[in-house]
Amino acid sequence: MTFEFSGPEPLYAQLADELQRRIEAGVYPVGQRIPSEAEIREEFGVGRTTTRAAVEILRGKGRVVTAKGRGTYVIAPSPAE
Amino acid sequence: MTFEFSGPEPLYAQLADELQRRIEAGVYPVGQRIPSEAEIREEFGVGRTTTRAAVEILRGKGRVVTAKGRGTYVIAPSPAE
Amino acid sequence: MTFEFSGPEPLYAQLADELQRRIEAGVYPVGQRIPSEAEIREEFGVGRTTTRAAVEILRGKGRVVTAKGRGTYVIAPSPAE
Amino acid sequence: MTFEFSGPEPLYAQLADELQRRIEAGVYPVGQRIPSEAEIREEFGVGRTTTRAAVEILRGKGRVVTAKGRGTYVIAPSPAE
DNA sequence: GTGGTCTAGACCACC
DNA sequence: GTGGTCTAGACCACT
Repeated sequence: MTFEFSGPEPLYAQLADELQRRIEAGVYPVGQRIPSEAEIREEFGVGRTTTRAAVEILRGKGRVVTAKGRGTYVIAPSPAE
Repeated sequence: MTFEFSGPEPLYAQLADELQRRIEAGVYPVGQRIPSEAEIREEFGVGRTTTRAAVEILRGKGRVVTAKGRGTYVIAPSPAE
Repeated sequence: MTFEFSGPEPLYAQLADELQRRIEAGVYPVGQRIPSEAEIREEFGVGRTTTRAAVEILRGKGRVVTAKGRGTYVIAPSPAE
Repeated sequence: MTFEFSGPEPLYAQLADELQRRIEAGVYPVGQRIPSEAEIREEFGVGRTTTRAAVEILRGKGRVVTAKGRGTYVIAPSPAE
């Protein structure tokens, strides 16, 4: 993996950016699940709070929806507007 | 079928509500069997645990009784008094 | 799939033979899970009793071990003897 | 560690037995915290549900009390009398 | 970073 | 072929 944290931006924001980049790139395809919180934590070496804050940003942007007990899924940017 | 899961309420609770609605509406008549857990799973697209949790709620409310190997039956609100 | 039931041998015995063939052929590798009862039922179009009887034969032959809630796994023929 | 799961007893029951054995042996001393659920999962290689079911048994037996966000603690067999 | 809740799906006992 | 039990693992609330 080539991603590295850097600069003054908060970790959770950098992480959110990286996750969104992967969504745009199709690494996490629309309709599919993104890695679980535990997997994200392991891959990026971050804590749970950071992970959740990053995912929360994507949720706020409408890029993912989260289903308790099942996972967080990528959705289309703005289906009908 | 017009039912859809939505909102933050757990799936099993929404499913229990829907099943109860059908009992009140007579879709599942008193004295009759409600669909098997396998049929509920298929119709609503949920897992076994969710199905059982929903039926368990109706059991707790005294709206159904379940007989191992035979099925789950609708009973009257105040059975015998 | 090319498998077909035929002849006077009981279904569950034919099914056990086919499953064992697949184990020998490495279709179900040692240490891996064989298909679930539901998957076997669907693929071969048989009932649960037939499925369970077939798997029970493999268990008796020591070709698989079954772990409740997790699945049935292929084990080595006779590790130490 | 020498502990191994074996036999037909459910994993969670075997795990509860092992944990209780360690409490009796003083490995987990009275008044101290037992390993977190994550640590138990890692050591015994089981899932979250199995871990929680095992600890729940000890809770039911009154051998431990659990404090949300802090951990699970060993208490004396007859706490205060 | 802990325990809490919820979901999916495996095999089992019984009718 | 029904409901019963057990296991794994997801996200959540809180310390």
